[in-house]
Amino acid sequence: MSEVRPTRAEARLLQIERIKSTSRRLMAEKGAPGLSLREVAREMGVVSSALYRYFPTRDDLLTALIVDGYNDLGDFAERAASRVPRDDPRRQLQAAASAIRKWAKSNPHEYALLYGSPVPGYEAPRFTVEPAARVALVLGSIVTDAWRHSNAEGREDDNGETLRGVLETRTLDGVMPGVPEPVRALSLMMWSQIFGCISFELFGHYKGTVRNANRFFAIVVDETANLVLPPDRDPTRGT
Amino acid sequence: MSEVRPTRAEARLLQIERIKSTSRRLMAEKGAPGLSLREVAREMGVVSSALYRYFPTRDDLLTALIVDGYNDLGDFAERAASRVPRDDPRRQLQAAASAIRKWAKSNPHEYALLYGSPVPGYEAPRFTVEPAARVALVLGSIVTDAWRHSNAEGREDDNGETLRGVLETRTLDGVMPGVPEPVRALSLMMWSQIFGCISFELFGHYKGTVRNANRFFAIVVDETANLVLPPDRDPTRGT
DNA sequence: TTCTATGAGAGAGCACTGCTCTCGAAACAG
DNA sequence: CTGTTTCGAGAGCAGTGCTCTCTCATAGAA
Repeated sequence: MSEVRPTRAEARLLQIERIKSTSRRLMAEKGAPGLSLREVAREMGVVSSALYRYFPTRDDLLTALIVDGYNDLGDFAERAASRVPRDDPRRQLQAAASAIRKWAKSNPHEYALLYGSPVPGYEAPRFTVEPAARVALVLGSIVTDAWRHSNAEGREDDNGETLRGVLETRTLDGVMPGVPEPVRALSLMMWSQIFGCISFELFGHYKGTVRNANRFFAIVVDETANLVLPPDRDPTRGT
Repeated sequence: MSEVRPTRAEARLLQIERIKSTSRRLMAEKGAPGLSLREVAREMGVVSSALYRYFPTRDDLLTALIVDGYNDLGDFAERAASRVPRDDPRRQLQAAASAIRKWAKSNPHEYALLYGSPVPGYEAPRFTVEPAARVALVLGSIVTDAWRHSNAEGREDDNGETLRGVLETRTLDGVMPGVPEPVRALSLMMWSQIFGCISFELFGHYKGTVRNANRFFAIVVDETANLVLPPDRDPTRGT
């Protein structure tokens, strides 16, 4: 019996996890901005001041939830993409994008916390950017792989040289090596397109114009895939 | 002197306007979620309960601000587009999109109120959808005009018939008459692309990947314009 | 094993919030 | 002039984030 009793450090981590999970539960019911420390404490059968032993401020708790959210979403998208054969980047993109959307619809309040308006005066701490980048990395890797396995050249049209200084080339060299600069730009465009669509759907802006959001989203992803994937070697497809 | 004294009804409208403007001012400083009725009242030299004569609840005040915001943004985009000759839809789209972005960057908190996460459990009332639609209408009209003045046919490719039931055709018949269904879908895609980009920029998601947001945005708009505008009659441009 | 420093929860309290109610005075309509 | 409506003031309620102090169990050093 003395073996199962957790040490102090273990108990601390366990309590932190309990706080986060009941916070997530309450957030799912009432939304992130309405999350109340006192209610979390009440729900845990503990007094509110006790929570300050673990999170010095409400924002810190929210930050922890944000980091978890990014990681959860990143995992989910990663797994979805990995279930599709690597030689079909189009389907990989579809799978990743659908996974993102599915996650968003299953955790709307958490999604809003990640991709909705940031809290006023809330500056995302340094350590949130790495987990935040994971989803983007999934999309970027698919595009990068597709270009690596193709010997196509990038489009030689308008934005060939006009892209100088537009992107953070140093970062993108590490994330999307060997991908032509215009394709990188289009990939970032795809990234914001996917999240723009999901946000519009979730936040109600499509009401009255889009009837079948499932199929609309699939069309959008397919259309942006045309922009970022290397020209198909199958001659039945155009440009 | 008795002439300049406003009647009761006038005074009421004036007071409503004063409440909204000081709310906007405070919101610009501290953000929408942090907007406090009591602080508004304090700022106006009035006791907080007095405000409830004009707005029965905080959400009602926010709704009024939202409606004003949509109208303001709609006006702004409309005027920007109308300053460009109608025979240049590409530049019209650029102008409208740039105006939207400019407005967003000048009124970030108001933008977040319109396009960020909706307040928890806050359902946008009926009368907000019409002002909300105005911006979309500006973009839609440009595309519609472009197709009207061109005798091009819509692309005859994949999403020719697969679009049945995806969009709210009844609404779009009124808003984008005579435009092929795939182009309508692509226009909605452009719509969310533009706002997706702006939100990503404003909410900090581009940090580390996009260096020159101005030029990146211009490229994105140009790229989506390629999708929605009828094929150029200029034979130097391909399909 | 004993002693002590540490970590954890309880509880009171502060300043703030949205919102309700009542009351008196002013402005309006008849 | 009279009665009704409208407005602002003020007190008050329940809730919030957060701080501070007190108590107590316990983990680690002696």
